[in-house]
Amino acid sequence: MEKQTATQIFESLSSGIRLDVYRLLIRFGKTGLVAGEIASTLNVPPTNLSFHLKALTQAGLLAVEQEGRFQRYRANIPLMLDLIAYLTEECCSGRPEECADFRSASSCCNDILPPLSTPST
Amino acid sequence: MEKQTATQIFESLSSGIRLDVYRLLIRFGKTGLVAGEIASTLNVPPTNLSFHLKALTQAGLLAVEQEGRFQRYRANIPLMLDLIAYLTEECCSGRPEECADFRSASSCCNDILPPLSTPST
DNA sequence: TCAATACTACAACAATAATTGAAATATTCA
DNA sequence: TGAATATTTCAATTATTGTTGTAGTATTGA
Repeated sequence: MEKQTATQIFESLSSGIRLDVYRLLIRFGKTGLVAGEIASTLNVPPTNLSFHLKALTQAGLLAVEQEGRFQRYRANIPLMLDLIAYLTEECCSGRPEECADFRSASSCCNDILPPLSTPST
Repeated sequence: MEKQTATQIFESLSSGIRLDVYRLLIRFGKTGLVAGEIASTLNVPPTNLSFHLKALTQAGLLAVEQEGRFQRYRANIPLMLDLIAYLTEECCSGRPEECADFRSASSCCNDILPPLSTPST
């Protein structure tokens, strides 16, 4: 993972609104939610929500799919696992006995979403 | 974990400099590094580094310990695991078959640092 | 086609964060 | 004690983000 990708992800989750959106969408897994549902659930004006959804999507944390006149958003959970792997690269380097299973944070929910470029229907 | 704690952690890691600092300190595990070593390794002016170290420490990502006239910093890795758990609370709720082992991102490196309040000597 | 709906893009302003240099504090060692 | 070192605090400047309203695009269904 590129450093810029990582900082963009962290930046995305550093806003209370965006963190709420991401956590909400994690709860809705494969189903996801359309923008209007997110806005009313979290009580954020649509204009403002759109701004935050764009940031999350550009960071890769959300996948968006058009559904008639709705935009359906879903959380990209595998990206979070990549991020964790990036953070812990060379964790405790040279002292493996100190650093056993951090990286076993493996592939959960990889089946929730297909790769980001081709969201499920 | 409180939402504000989580956003503070993400905010901390949304700066390239701070991300470099945290990753560097993860690599140095239990040993940690003193501020001057971090500054020269990453080529950041001490004044600026101090600003970023303070942010990381306030977020709980770093523990600091005075060592004569040096300040030794160490990464708080367990906090990252708490953060991951917070993110994935209720992940895919109601559909456990979709969400198996994300939370098995368990307790690596818990022995690197004692709880943040009492840094190792 | 026309009105209604869902959402986004743009522009302006307000709020917040990053960087720097100068000065302050605290520790070491001669 | 006094000079040197390590780091932080403060204040000023610059840069970046967040929020809101208005206007725009795209889809639906009468």
